Amino acid sequence: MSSTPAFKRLPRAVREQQMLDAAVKVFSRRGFHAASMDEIADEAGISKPMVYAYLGPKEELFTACLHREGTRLMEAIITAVRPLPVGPTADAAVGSAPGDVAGVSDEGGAGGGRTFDARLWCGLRAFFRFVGANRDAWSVLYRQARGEQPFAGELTTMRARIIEVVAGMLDRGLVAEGREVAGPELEVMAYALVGASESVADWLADHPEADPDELATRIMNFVWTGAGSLLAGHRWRPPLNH
Amino acid sequence: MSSTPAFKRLPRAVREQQMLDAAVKVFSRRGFHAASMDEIADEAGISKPMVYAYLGPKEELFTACLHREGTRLMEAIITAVRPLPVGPTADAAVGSAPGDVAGVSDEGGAGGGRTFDARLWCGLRAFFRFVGANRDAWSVLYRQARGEQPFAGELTTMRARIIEVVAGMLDRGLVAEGREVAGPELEVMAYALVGASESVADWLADHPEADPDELATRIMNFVWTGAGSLLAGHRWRPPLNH
Amino acid sequence: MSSTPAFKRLPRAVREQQMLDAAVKVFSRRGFHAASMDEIADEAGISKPMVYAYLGPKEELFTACLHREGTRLMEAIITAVRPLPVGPTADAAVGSAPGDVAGVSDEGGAGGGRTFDARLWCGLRAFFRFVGANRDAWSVLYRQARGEQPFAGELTTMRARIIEVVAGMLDRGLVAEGREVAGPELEVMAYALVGASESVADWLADHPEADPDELATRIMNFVWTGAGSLLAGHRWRPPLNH
Amino acid sequence: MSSTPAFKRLPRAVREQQMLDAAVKVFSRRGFHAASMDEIADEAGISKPMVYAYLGPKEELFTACLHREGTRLMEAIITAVRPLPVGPTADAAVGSAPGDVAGVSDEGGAGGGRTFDARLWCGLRAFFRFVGANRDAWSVLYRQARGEQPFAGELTTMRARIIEVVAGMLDRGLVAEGREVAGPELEVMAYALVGASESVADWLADHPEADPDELATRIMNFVWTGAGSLLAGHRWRPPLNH
DNA sequence: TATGAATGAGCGTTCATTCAT
DNA sequence: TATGAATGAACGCTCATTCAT
Repeated sequence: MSSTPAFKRLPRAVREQQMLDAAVKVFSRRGFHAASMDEIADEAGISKPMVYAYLGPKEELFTACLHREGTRLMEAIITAVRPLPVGPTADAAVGSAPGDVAGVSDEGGAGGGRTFDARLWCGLRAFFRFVGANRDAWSVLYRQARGEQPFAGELTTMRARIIEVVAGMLDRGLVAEGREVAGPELEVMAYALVGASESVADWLADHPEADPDELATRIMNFVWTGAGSLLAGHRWRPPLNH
Repeated sequence: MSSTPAFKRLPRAVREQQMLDAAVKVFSRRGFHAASMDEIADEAGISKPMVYAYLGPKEELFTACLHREGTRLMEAIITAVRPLPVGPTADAAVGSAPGDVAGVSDEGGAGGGRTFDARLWCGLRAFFRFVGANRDAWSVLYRQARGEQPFAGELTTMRARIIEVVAGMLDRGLVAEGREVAGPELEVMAYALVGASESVADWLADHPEADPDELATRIMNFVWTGAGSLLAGHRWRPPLNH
Repeated sequence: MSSTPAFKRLPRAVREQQMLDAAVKVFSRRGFHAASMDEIADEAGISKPMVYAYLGPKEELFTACLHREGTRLMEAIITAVRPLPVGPTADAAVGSAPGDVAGVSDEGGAGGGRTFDARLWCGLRAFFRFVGANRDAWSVLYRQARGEQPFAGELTTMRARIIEVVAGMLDRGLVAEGREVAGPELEVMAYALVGASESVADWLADHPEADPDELATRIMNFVWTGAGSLLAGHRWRPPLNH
Repeated sequence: MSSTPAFKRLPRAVREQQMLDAAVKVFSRRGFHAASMDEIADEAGISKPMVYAYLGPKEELFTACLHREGTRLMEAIITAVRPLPVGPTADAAVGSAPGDVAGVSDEGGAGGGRTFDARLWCGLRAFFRFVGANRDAWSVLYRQARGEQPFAGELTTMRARIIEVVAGMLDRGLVAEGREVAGPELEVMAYALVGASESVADWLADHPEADPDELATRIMNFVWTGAGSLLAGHRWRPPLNH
């Protein structure tokens, strides 16, 4: 029995969320194989047959977890990255750093008037915030799902969407600069950026005391400025009004 | 039975290597839990009791795999990164890119006369080459071990050593520049660099046709030059005589 | 499948008794180590996982058997030995033998008016009857549990309780006689008495045709009268109305 | 490896004794099933195939242990019980206790001039001394072999010989008295006597500090005098010159 | 809707025993 | 004589999954 009083006869939708919550917790704690359906049902405060009735066998259950948490993460990031929809004055103050490294404005595209680097930073920040607030979800997505072939596809798809978004952002940044880069090179850049972020996020999941926003800034500095420039003392700074 | 003719009565040392080879293959194929001792013994071309007699129960066997492959990887990298021991003329031509981005020479330190960025690039190249040539090992180290708590420690230790090496390199690079950076910031940089490399390496493991050396260069470009400068058209180029 | 029709979906309490019955049978037949959980489940007419679900792993199962049978045996004896609760006339005829050997009355103590030797004999009789009627239980308690260290404690405890009861009886007998005996000597006497009974009981377990009541009388004769007096032709005789 | 330096190439007979020593130790420590041939070979300081070559498979090895230790015990007892071979004066002083309970002389039979009770006591004393000095052997004989059906026969045979000896002694005692007792009754008496002794011996095996000779006297008192007479204050005392 | 009862199938581990040297 | 190398066979235990109520 979980802590919840477990009122009987809850509507299906509610029960399903309870189960998914429990499943994510247990999968993150044990890993896919070591997690037992018994423990999950127990954690959810219901009996095993209910789990099967609502969410199917173990693989489907895990997939459902992946789906829900993956979608949440993606939406958090995409929402944060989306160009501001409204008037150009709203974020006039959002600019790149004082002067060390120039931001790239992607104005004129579909988006609002934010500079490209500011949008990137917002995405990173949203990502780290999500991981900081949902460690279990991150653990399931990043640590557990990776090792299990049956879910590799699912994961790869989600990752591909992220890569695509990032690569798209980079591309539009280049276009705004009047420059062009070959697709594959862009893709590797995106991979590297995403990988760096994931790695630091994973570290964050084990260090609850760390500040997600600060990590976002540090990563941004590294990724945007580059090790070489960093060594030379250059710094990127987050926009002020965020 | 494996394809090997399986000559009977081999000495212990040989059989142990056979077993470890088989174990790495199977663990990478199935994951820790889904891998069965039967399949491993089968793949090694011997009976299960021998596996237990020589390498102990499943957890110890996995740990042994981790150890062997982790050590191989680490040695490959560290050897590549080590400053050249001999005469200064040997790598006179090893320089940073023509002019876009200046390399940082760590000459005068303990090491030989290679510039800092060249050494970093050598390390990356060694890393990607290893992953390209030992996909199974990489899969075990990076994808499987991560999800299983019992081995998190082992992994974290190895990772920490890499991070330390990288952070050390960065630090010496900074010192050579006459600059100084706080420890934590250095650490996050190292994390990001390692994470980016791992992520791309993982992609490499699924794309056998990719060229490790080229990936190393791309990562180096990204990591060294930074996304911002990259967008501005700056490029880092590998030294010639490698 | 056992001979029982094995109605499905029995309540837990019933199934547990079935399992214990089967376990006692198999343990007695094979011994602790040689008994397999498969055979036990089979004998009980259910599947192995049920055994584990209800009664735990092998050691716990064996302990449960020990507990149940030990308790049954102890209760049989203690009930039989307990002084009659009611009127003194009830067993007026219960006396020791005609005259050969005087019985010792423990009247005036807490108990009813039975003589001490009569109570001892009742205990012995109950013991032999139990063994005669539950050979498997006896085998488990006496032959199997003894050799296995993990259960030595359990057994020793039960045995100690018996010894204590017997020693207490002897002691009260002595007190009634106005005599006193040192504790250790009493204890060895109790050990000897219990040991002699166990030994004969074990013989009984292998000779189903023997009459428990007769054995009780013989043992009583030996133990009460002593070899020396027996050789001299003295006899103890059971009270009539039992 | 055992503590012995294990000089190679020992003659077969010596090696066999080493093995049996080791086997008895391990069987007593673990029980028949839990003892592994590996541990036995290890304890003996030789390799497993040697054990098989010399003493056969596990069951035969255990039987050999049983045989050796059983024979030792039997010989110790029988030697002690054997009527003194020579002149009647030798043990003139060997008499029964001062006067409480009369000893029964079996003079005139095949034996020397010892009284019957003295011989019984000598046997008991030899028995307890053996158990006190060979706890492992006792454990194997009494605790381990009993539970394992394959050896029940072996054990029963040995026990039968003891019973026979004891019953024979009792019988000769009766004959000397001019009395006669039915076979079955005699047998039960012998069983009881042997059982009482075994039980106390088992207690002795767990209490190394106890004095075997004292235990023998106590048992003798109980068995000879009987509980009833004991309660009445009668005592049997060992002859003086032993 | 909700669950206690039940199981097929499989895995990790061990051990007595033998072969080849 | 003596042993390292090797295995067939079994056993304890667990788990995902389903049935009957």
